[in-house]
Amino acid sequence: MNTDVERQRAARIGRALADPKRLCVLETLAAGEASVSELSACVGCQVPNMSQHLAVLRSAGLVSTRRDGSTVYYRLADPRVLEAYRLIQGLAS
Amino acid sequence: MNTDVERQRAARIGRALADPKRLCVLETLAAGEASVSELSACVGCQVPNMSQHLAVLRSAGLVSTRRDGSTVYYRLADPRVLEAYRLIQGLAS
DNA sequence: CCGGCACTTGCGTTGTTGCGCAAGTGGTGA
DNA sequence: TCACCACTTGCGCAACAACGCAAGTGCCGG
Repeated sequence: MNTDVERQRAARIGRALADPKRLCVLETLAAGEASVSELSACVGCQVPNMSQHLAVLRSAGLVSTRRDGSTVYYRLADPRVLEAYRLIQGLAS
Repeated sequence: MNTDVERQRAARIGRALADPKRLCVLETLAAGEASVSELSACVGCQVPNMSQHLAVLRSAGLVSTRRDGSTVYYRLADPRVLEAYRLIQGLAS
């Protein structure tokens, strides 16, 4: 059996996976790192909104960042993130 | 690339995994089927509340039900549900 | 029938989330 | 230093979700 705190952390990951736009971000990042503006264009939302979604993914530990000059590049933090997403995709179909 | 509808369905699964109480339910069901009142006792909430959580899990396709007399038994709908949960657990720690 | 048990559904409240928009921060090149 | 670009943060609002409580449904034993 698990502790409540662990479940809460796992739930935060679940919440990060609970939005189509964020899933689209993960798909995009599966092909390699991308900047915030690239991601916002790909997903089809405004940059501030994308920044918020990325903050959710980051706080869940699913993505990490690299700064080059003034642009910030996001990438998947762990290969298992993609693995989990594919599993959920499989369950969805 | 995926369609928007597929992502939406995957997101609903993510949403179902986004609550500690529901994760607790999945853990409990990993050991075998259980009734609503058993689950509500195990999680520590009222029966109507548990019924709602179970409705979320059911609408996401993660659990299925069997009726025996007046009691309803819930079970995991697919072994991959547990697999996905364990993967997320691993990411959380 | 009828009372009772197991569960579901409806409703109102309260907290959370997604979004657009405006403002702030920080790096870069003129 | 100054304008500019990429990004983040704050704020207000509308939509949604979790919960407790009351009422409804469905299945039994008597």
